[in-house]
Amino acid sequence: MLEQRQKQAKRTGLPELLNAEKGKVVLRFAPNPNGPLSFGHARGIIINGEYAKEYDGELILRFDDTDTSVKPPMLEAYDLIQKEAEWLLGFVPHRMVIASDRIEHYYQYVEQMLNGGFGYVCKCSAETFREYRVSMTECPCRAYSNLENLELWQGMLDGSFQPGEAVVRVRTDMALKNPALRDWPALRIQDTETNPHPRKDIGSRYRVWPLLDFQSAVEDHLQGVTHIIRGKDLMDSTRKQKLLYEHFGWTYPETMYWGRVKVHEWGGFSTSQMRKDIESGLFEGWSDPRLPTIASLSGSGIQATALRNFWIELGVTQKDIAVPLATLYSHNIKIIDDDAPRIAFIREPIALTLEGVNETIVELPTHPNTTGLGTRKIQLHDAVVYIEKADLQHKTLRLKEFGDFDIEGNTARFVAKERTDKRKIVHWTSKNSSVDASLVQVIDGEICRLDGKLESHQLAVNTPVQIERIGYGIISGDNEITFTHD
RNA sequence: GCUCGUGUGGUGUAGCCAGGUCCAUCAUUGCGGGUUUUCAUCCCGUCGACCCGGGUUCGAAUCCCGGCACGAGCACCA
Repeated sequence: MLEQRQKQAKRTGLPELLNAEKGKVVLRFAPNPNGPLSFGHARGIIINGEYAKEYDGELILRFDDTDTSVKPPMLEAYDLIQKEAEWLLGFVPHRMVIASDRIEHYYQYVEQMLNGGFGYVCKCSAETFREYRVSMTECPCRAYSNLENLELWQGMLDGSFQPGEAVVRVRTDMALKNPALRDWPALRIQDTETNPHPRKDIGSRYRVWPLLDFQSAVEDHLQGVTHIIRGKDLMDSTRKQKLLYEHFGWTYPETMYWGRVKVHEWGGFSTSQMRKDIESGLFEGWSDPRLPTIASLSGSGIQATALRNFWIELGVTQKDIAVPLATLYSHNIKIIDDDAPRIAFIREPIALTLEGVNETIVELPTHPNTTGLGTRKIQLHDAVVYIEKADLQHKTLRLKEFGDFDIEGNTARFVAKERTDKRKIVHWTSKNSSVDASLVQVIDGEICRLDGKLESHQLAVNTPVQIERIGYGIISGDNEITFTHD
């Protein structure tokens, strides 16, 4: 593979992984199951998943559910996330790990750390230690012997300490330039009697829980993770974990980071905040179309492939960026347009009686360019059609794929089959071939259900469609269609 | 404050490590036009950028130094 250096040629796809051998790459995506996946999570799962695919490697879906009080896990999220992950990836993650199932493993490494003297039990309060950290002072607890540490550790396990009274720290160096790395905390005590873990098997079984940096570091090693790709907010995590790896004599995986992404139209959302807002009734649920969740996006017609293309295009740069939704929409249109059946939805329908029409059925193409999608047959036995009120301002109209008509009051007099002039072309449907339905759309932060007449169809729920002269949408119920985007 | 990171058109992105072939790629958006029995799709055209200042060099978006701006971490959250 003597690839010539090509300048000015757009590199396509994701950049190459460093030190990656095809077939031996192990990546992971590790969400906190304190809610279902949101837009930002999609980046993590898609980028890691794409690399796993590209390198014939493995992707681990890991639930980092080690906090029971600040961001407590949500029981339903475990299943939801697995389904959403599969939807986003287009394949099932190769392995699944739940941190709360692995506490005993983490304990083994704590003991190893204490025995090795590179960790210690610290009885200082968080505030006291903060002062030590700022002033680069060694904490007195650093002086405990390995034996004392092991005893204190037992004390943490058996309930001799209350939450906040003792933590296990990784011994680094209080003189480290980066304050974040100084003797960082590895495990703490949680009151799991008051705040049990939501998983039945776990519940109140453990009092001592690892913190992210310890849990993640040990688990990455146990799973043989070779590459970690995550947000740059976790850069200091990498540095902390590298110090631990050095203590254990392990080799740290290759790392890559991406910057912060904001979507102009959404502003700031956090899983915890959404959870509160849903519980307080501000939103209808996790799939509320106003929320930036995967459930919301898929429910309103965004395709997984569009999301994949979108995130792959953004790549893994460390820049903090703000993207407009238009970019995602444009990807979505590319995915769906060729196969999206055209369908009529009449807003503020006005019934017109046809005059001078003999046929009882009109056949129009399901898709103007994709003839393979066949035709739609509109029944006209009652000779009544619906058009939008707004179109009534014109007294001469062309009903699309039907004919030219002159409008007088509530009658539409047939003029000609072919075009006779440049009169406006409008979409329409008939009384016989339509149903009462709603168009669900978010307007100015409100969910609007606009009643109207929807052309009868046999399309399955979740079929993306193009709503003539309105935009793209998705069949979201028997008599409901949800607007996706223009 | 300390630590770390990032600065390419309106928005993203390629190029930067290995300096010239870069009057800078591609996409998206805007604008203009074309096709079209949808205000869709598609096609064509067009506007538009290397944070600033020095330095090295025949030559700098690319290397060096210094500014500035923005962001993140410094949680017994993930």
